[in-house]
Parts: sequence; C-alpha cells; structure tokens
Amino acid sequence: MNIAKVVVDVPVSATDALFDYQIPDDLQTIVEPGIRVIVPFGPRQIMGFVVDLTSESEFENLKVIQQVMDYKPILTSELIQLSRWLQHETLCFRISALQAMLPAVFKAKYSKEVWLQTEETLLPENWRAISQGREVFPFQDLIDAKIPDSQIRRQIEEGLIEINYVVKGKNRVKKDTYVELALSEPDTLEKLTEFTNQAKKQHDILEWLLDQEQPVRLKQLQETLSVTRSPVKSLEQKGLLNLVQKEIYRNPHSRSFEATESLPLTDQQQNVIDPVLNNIHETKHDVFLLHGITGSGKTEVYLQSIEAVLNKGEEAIVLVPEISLTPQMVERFKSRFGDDVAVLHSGLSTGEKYDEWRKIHRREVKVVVGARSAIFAPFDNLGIIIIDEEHENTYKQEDYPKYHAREVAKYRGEFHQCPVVLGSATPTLESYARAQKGVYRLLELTERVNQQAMPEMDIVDMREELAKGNRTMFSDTLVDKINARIERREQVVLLLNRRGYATFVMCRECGETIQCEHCDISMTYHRTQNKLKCHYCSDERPMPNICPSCESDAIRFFGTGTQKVEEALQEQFQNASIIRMDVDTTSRKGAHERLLNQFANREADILLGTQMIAKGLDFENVTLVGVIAADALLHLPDFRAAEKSFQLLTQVSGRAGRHELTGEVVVQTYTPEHYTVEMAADYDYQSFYLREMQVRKRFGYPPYYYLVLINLSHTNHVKAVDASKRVAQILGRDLGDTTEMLGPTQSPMLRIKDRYRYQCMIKYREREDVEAALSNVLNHFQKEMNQDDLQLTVDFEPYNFM
DNA sequence: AGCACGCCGACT
DNA sequence: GTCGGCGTGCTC
Repeated sequence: MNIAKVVVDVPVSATDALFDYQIPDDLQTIVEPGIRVIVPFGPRQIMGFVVDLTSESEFENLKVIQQVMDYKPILTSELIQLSRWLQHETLCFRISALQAMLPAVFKAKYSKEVWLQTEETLLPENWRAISQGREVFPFQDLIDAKIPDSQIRRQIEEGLIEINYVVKGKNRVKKDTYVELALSEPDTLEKLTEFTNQAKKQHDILEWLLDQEQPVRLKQLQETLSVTRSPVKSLEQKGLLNLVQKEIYRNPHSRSFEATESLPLTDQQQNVIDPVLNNIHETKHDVFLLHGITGSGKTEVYLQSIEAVLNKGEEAIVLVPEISLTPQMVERFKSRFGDDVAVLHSGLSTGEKYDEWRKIHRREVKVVVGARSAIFAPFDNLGIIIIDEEHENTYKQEDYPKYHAREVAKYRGEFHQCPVVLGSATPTLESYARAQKGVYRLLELTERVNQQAMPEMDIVDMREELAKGNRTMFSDTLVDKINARIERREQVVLLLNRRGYATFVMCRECGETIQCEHCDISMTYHRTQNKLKCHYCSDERPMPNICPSCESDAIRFFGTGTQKVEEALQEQFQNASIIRMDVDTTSRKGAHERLLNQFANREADILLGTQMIAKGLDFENVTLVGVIAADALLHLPDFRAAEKSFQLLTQVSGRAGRHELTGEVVVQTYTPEHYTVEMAADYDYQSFYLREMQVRKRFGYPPYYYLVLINLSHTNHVKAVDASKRVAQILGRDLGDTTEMLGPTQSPMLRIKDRYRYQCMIKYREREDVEAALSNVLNHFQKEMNQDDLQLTVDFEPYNFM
C-alpha cells in the first residue's frame, strides 16, 4: 500500500479523476484516506485529498507526495464514500463534493513565488525596485511591473531566480498565553519571602497566582492586577512561573445557558416518539415525517430522542433552516445538552466555524445543531438525524454541488442505520406524498401543547378596500386592530413578502391575475417590451390595458419594498415605534439578534419584516400578526408558489398568541377565494395537500414528476440563445418519450451580472432516462465552457427558478 | 485551472 | 533570426 489515490484540487472535468502518487517512506505511516496532501501536478504544486491506498498502478514513474497537510484524516471513510455519491447525484466534480463537506478553512490557497538564488545586485536593474531587498516575493509583482516573459525565463535559465509554487492551508488554531506557577506552592511561598519592596508587582503576581486553581490567561492576569508584561517576564526568567501557549476555541456563544430538564410528554408526543425510540434502540433506519402544527411540541420530541441517542453513546445531527434566525432554538439545545453541543451556522466567522468543526472532529461534542452543511458533520456513530422545518428551501444548496440536505441525511441514515426525522407544520408535497405511500413513516401532532387554539385568521379582501376608497396598503381592519394593540401595549408582527418584485400583473378591481394557458404559472411583466411572458414555456402576449376578466383599467403590476411600507406605516401610526427587519437592516453581524432582543424587550410596538420574521420567533406579547400582501408570493412564476404561500401563512400565524394572550391574524389579499388562502385560514393542511396534488398531477410537476433544470448563460446574448437552442436540440434527440422537455426559455431574470441566461427543464420519472442525455450535453459543451465563456449548469430537483 | 509547447506573423 | 500571441493538449 505505497500508492495513494488522490483527488486533485482542480475543479474541471479533465482532471475529475483519481491520480496515483507514490508515498515516500517517511510518510508511510501518516498517509491514509481522508488526509490532504501536497502533490506535484504538472509543473506546479497543488493540494489533493487521499481517498484510497493501493499497491499497484497502471501508470509508470509515479510522482511522489511532497508533503502532508493533515496528520489525522479530516474525512471519515463514510464521508469519502459519500463524496462519490454526491458527485453522481448532483453531477459535480469530486473535488467540489469533498470541499462542500468541510469548513472553508480547509480550502487551499496557492501562491507563486520568486526566490532569489543570488545577490540582488546581479539581477537586471529594473528588478531591484520590485524585489526591494526581499529574498522571496510574489510572482504577481513581476506581472504588475510588466516584466516580459522572456526576461523572466532568462533569469531562471541563468539560475538567478527560482519559481516556486506554494500551497498554504489556512486553518489556524487560535492560541492564547496562560500563566502557571513553575514551582510547587510551598516553594513559591518560600521564594515570596525573599522579595524586597523593589519588586512589588512581582510579589503581587505570585501571591495572586497562589490563590488561583488553574492556569490563568495572561491577559486576565494583566487586567485584574493592572500590570504590564515586564514583571511577568522577570518572573519567568527567575524560573518562578511558566508561560504556556494553549489552544483555545473562539467562543461565539459567550452567554451561559440555564440547564433544563426533560418536560413531560403529552400522549400525542409519546405516541410520536415511540417509533423513533424504537428505531434508535434497534439500530434501524426509517425516515419519519413528523407533521406537527406550530406549537405542538416538536422540539421536545427532538430533544428526548437525542437524549436516547446520547445514552446509547451515539451522536446526533440537527439541521435547522438558518440558525442565527432562531437563537431561541440554540438556547433550547444548549440548555438541555450543555457543552455537548456544537453550533454551525453562516453567522459564524471562518475561524469560529473551524473551531466548532474541530469540536466535532475531536469528539468533544455529541450533538451538532446547524444549517445545511452541518449534515456533513464528521461523526462516525450517528444515532439520529433531525431536519427541522423540512420544507425550507435553504436545505437545497444553490451552487455546486447542488445537493439537498434531506437526501444526504437519508444516505447517512441508511449508512449508520439510524432514524432520520423530518419535522414540519407544513411538509413539502414531496415528503407528504412519500409518507402517504409508506416510503416515509408519518407521525402526526395535531394538538398544541398548551391546548391553545390556533389564532383566528381574518381574511381581508383588498378589492373591497379599494371600492371603499381606501387606497393605502393597510385595510381598515388592520388599522383598527393595530391601534387596539398599541393602546393595550401589546405587540404586532407585520409580514411583507417582498419577493413579489418579479412583477406579476393583477387587476386591483377583481383580483384577476394573468396566468399562462399551458403552465398554470403567473406571467411576468417585462417593462422593456411591455409584454407578459411565461418563464416556463416562453409563451408571450402584450400587456393588456384593461382587465380581460372585468374590463376595469385598474390592472397593474405589483411589487412593494419594506422601506416604503415602513414610511407608510409610520405616517399611519405616528406614535408607534417600528423595527424594520430585512436584508438591509440585518446585514451587520449580530444585528439580527439585537433587533429581535429589542423587540422582545418591548422597545417597539411593531416588527415589520420579510420572510425572515416568519419562522421560529416566539414573543409572548405578540397578539397580532398582519400579512400585508398574501398574493405577492402566490403569483410568483414558480409551480411551488401556492405551496410556499401556504407554508408562509401557516408559519407566520404561528407567531401570534403563543402564550397566555390569544392571538389574531389579519391576511390582506386580492384573491380571498384562492384555495391556498382559504385553506391556510382554516389551518387545513390535508385539504390543501389534496387540492394542490391535483394541480401538480394535471401539469406534471413534482411529486408526480422529477425535474431537472439546465441553466446556461453567456455574456453575448446571441450566443446564449444559440447555445440554448442547441441544448434543446440534443436533449430533444436523446430523450425518450418517458420524459418531457420544456424550453428553451429565458430565465425569469434574463440578465444577471452582464450574463444572459436561458434554461431548459426536463420532467422525468426515472433518473436513468435523463442521465445519458445530460452527460451528452455536458460533453458536447465542454469545450465552449472552457474557452468561450459559456456557463452551463445542471440542477436536479431545483428550488429556485430565477 | 494553469501551464508548456508549438506554430505563426511581425519586427530588430 | 528573435519575440510574443494564441490555439492545443496534458496533468499520476
């Protein structure tokens, strides 16, 4: 086994293979699958992952591994295997799959350096200004100084310089200096008496240290005794104390958490947890869909399942949509499992993520709570995987590899023979359909723990408001109810789903929206051509001046920003204080939590925000939730628009009246008769599921068909169109009649970053039916992608069609 | 991707 | 003859 199979860090198709390298004798004991190495690759040095060992190779004269970057594997054999599955599943490069499983710190950094081999004075004159006395400097400096290639080559040939390729890992362990006594206590005490008044500080330091039980951080010592480093240095020189470097973890959660105990389970919770516990005890893999209404106590079920896993000596992964959004959730886990929990989310810095990852890697924690990528936590005794709010689309990664955490969870659950629990109040149709078919096991929680009814949902018809002459964004009902809360010193949450900016067209008189005849998708208004277009099938028609249904001229395209609403709100409720939460106000680190804390402390009457306020928040003083425009999401050009709207309405209404005070919800809409609005108001998931499944069946969407989206883009509009036509041609030729192709068509946003974007979509039932055709397309366009700025991506089970 | 190699036109 | 620009093909 003196040959390593290496995945090299060059994400292109030509190098998407395993390369064999000789393992030098001195690294023989260190090199094993899962470690990173530095290898010669052509004329340069690059990073690579060892994924296998072997004793034979079909290649002669193997190059030799230069160096190791890790001394312990950073990937388990399971994860190496998983990377292969991911590669196949998402059609990505192996290296991309491997990188996706690790925190960003493990990405190698490359630099090309010039090393002087001689006296600087022997170099050409103009070089001296560049090297500036440095023996090593970046190659880029030569390029910046416009030194011609031939001149550089000459220096190399004459042996004056050498070019070296340097690979740098940037995983930095944070260290801190600690102070401890060098001698035993009695010895130190004895020395203490020898001090004169001259060295008062040193005396104080020793005396203080004698009172401390553990080594103390140098900084802390300096602060509490207000001394500088110099007396400490003196003591070190006298051999009275030691300065030691210790690894520390950056601590993003400096708060301490109050410990909590398990809560007694309701009968329903008990019924739901039993089959999961059974799985755990029997080391068996099932996928459970936990369908529980908001407030039904899903989290307690998770917590107690994890407890069973920990008792068995195994580990747990919990995925939450975006953890910085729900500090309350983290708190529940930390307070139950204390230091056994690592938290991984996008709000952490690179270093903090690395520290949390290391806790997992060293098995210092047993539970990981985190966003999507936490599904790759390098545990090797997984006992349960929980995905909370399984319907959230953040579980689908939008760039390569375009994986869905739910599918990875199923893979790992199968591997470890442990349960996978998908929890949601509003499961995706895909998951619920699978539960109906018995592929998943359905667990249902239909009652709230506190026996409170779900808040009453008041549907306000905005067409009537217009008829009454109310031209503001706020209905009379909503205004009255907000005023009542302000008077009673209760709080209001207002939701504006601004994603409606992909302007759909609606008649303000009758609520008619213009749909595509072939796709059941809202048509999108294109200002430049004053036309309506369908982004699925490219059908188009002129923008009407009057409503085709009621002939009113009040037909408009829609889209409103939070800022505008905030202004209108402030004008309407002059003595109310408002907190606005959207991407603009929460971009700075910690801003999110700060704003939420302000609201929790009742520093404001109204919390106005986008989607981000719909989930997981729990404020006891909130008794009113308002949805400003329920239609905005409903008419997006996306076949999931109804499902997403239903989810949002259900989630947001769960924010009101979670405690003693009863809550109310006001939903403003121009289409109150739409089944989504009606059924959401009745909290009737079951009916919505059945109704929406009919639509999906009729139009051939998931869960009846699988989808794959082919996106292509080019800076040249003509080339983009041309390529899209050729893609469609190849697909049309290679795809059998078991599949259906839509497009090519413009992407909903035609131009992004100066690139023109087109797409094709395939509906299929069996993956094998499309794989060959897709790989043909990829092969065919390989050259153009490398040389002509063409980008082509394949996205299985897409969530985002923009 | 990066890089070398090799062919071609332009220019000392 | 020499220099530099770009197309082609390779990396264990």
